[in-house]
Amino acid sequence: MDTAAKNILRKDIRIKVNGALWIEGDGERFLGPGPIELLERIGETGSISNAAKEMKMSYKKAWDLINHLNAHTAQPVVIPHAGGEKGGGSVLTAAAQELIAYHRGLRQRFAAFLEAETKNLKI
Amino acid sequence: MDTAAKNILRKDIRIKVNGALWIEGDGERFLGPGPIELLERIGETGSISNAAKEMKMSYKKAWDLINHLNAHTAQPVVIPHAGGEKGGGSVLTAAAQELIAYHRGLRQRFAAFLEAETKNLKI
DNA sequence: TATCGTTATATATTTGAAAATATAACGGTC
DNA sequence: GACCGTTATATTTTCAAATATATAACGATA
Repeated sequence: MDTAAKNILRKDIRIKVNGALWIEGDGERFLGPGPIELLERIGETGSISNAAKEMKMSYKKAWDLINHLNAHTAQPVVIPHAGGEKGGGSVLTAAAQELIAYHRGLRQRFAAFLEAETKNLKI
Repeated sequence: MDTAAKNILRKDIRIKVNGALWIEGDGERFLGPGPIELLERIGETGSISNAAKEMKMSYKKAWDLINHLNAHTAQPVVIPHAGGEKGGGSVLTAAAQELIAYHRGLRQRFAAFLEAETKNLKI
């Protein structure tokens, strides 16, 4: 087994392999950590507006993300209700739940990959 | 084997799992695709300035990247020569060559991960 | 029907990152 | 010693992305 560190990187700081993952449709990324967290918070708070506030993101950006996501799914991920009690809100569809569940698994596999690479960082 | 697509994502566009990888020191990223390509081009062209031109990057940004890299390595990755024939230039150190070689392997493993995830994208 | 907070959308403003520009020192070559 | 093109650094300018702001429609409730 190759266990010899090559002393290229500094050893007095915590070195780590890290990264980001997303899903693209025709080269255009539409699903990453941001949209997924947004979906989760829409599910929790019941509205795009509150979810955006929690993430300190402008409503416009949140709405754009959702819209962009909807454009890449076979069914919408969010059903909006403008007006009504409390002004309205939005609810997640089953498609959104599937995306969240899938992304959880993907995240775990990626985390394992990163951890393995960090552990084997002999340089 | 789970082979059932769930028909969540559109099937009329090419869906792909993609991502980015980098190395952090104390949470600060200092080595990703950009710096590595820059190193390679410094090796090819013999100067930071020409390498930056090739990558359509400002000299300042290139210099900052190299400086930042040097701050996270035990030995410098580039030896600069200001003045002299042709005005000077910069040469890569052995440390830089090691980083390039290591990153090549890392890139390949990551590409394999992404390909596997894309292939198993049943959603 | 007036009120409320939301969705939906357009426009204006801010801001932060990148590039552009400027300047000086360097050291071989002629 | 004048001339290069490079390194090194500071300052200014540009530009795109994000935010902020404004406005209207919506629909249950009171």
